[in-house]
Amino acid sequence: MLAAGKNSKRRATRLRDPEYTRERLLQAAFREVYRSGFQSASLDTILASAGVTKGALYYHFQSKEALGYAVVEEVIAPDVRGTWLRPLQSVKDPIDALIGIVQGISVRPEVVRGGCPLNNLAQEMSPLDAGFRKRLAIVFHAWREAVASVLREGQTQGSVRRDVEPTDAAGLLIAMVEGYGSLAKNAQDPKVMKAGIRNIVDWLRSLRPPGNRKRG
Amino acid sequence: MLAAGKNSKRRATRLRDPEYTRERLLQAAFREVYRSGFQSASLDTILASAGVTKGALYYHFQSKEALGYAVVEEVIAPDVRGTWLRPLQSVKDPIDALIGIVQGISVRPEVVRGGCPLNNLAQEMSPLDAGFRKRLAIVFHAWREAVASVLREGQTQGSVRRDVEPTDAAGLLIAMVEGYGSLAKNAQDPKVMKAGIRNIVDWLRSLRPPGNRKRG
DNA sequence: CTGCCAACATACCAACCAGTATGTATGGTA
DNA sequence: TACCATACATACTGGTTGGTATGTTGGCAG
Repeated sequence: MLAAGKNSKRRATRLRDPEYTRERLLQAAFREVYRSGFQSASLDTILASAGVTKGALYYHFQSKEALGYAVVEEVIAPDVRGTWLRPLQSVKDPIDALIGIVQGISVRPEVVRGGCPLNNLAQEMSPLDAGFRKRLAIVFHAWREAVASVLREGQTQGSVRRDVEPTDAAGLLIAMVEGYGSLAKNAQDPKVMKAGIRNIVDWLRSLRPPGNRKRG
Repeated sequence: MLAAGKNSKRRATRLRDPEYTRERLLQAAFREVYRSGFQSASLDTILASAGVTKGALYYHFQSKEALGYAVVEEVIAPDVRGTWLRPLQSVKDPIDALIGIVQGISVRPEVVRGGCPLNNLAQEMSPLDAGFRKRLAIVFHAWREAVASVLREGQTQGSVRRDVEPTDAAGLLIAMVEGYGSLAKNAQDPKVMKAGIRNIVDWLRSLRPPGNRKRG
């Protein structure tokens, strides 16, 4: 039936590899939810994007809701961990590290237009579904705690001002990142995000103790 | 047919007052869109909330999209003008005025849980519908310009630091407000918004020239 | 070779969606 | 009093939704 099955070697087993199918579903669901929101992302569109059928979906997930939860836990959360948590493990200068991450935020047009997947889902689903809300809150909390943690370390080693409240500052940083993300998404303009990144970086520099200021 | 029509005086004309019906539709649409997003707000729900029927809706608006556009222009935009633009007209101290507005942001649970109507719609519809995007961008632009304007005035009269770039600072303020709004909406917790307001106010105070600092 | 179960595919469903076609009451005008 | 446009109300439609019931296939145990 499948023409590709003729000359495929061991890769043919993928045609019946449940983990592979599950992963395809998760990625497709993420794409469509990212594009049009969870509620408006139809199962048929997700299935078409994944290249599987409804039977496969409901074999792996018991509902659309469950699929959405899995997207949060298995796609969005790992993405935040990779972008914010891992780079903050064992750094020498927290401010430098945070500046590096913020400057590494993508300003490609399609990313700016799509916004932050975490924030998108939180905005849409937090008031409507407690299951989404809790899972997203866990991600936000881990994010803030990771930032607050390096700021505390920076304070003990003298690279961060003592009068900074780490948790507050971490929350402010996240609010700035998400806020500028929203503005840039509405403007559909990478320039807005670039300007935002500059302002956030300036603010991050202001967290250094007086006299310890590096370049600028 | 209507029992209430018996003893109603001139108010009975409201039963056939097109402007009144239109306004009810706008308010109901705003409520439902605020509750569940534009795409997920069904016309039947809006109509039930407004207490009118589909015939009335399609007499006043040519489509659901047109109704949504009208909500932006006739409900959301005036709300932002009333909250941010009007209070900033002819103030003596811009920083004080901005602090006053920020501290006036509602922290009632239902408002925190619902988030900012402007940001909600922008997040949902900006990438999907240019008509929404443009109308919302106009509101954001007016908001930022109003803040930037008072900051410029403050600079000429000496109540705002000269090294502050008014447009940048205005954008940062809005990003903070919307960003904290998002975090508080996800947390479903007024405390998050209160903490955000304190941090924003602290940042606003830092815009004052050195030596001109009032209380704190 | 045979059964059997995991891993899907296909066909179908009631509910709901935005939108439309048509009916009707009302107040003003001639 | 007859007429008529305005301002709706009601009934209906084709298409889409998430979900289900049932059919089919591949690979491995025995």
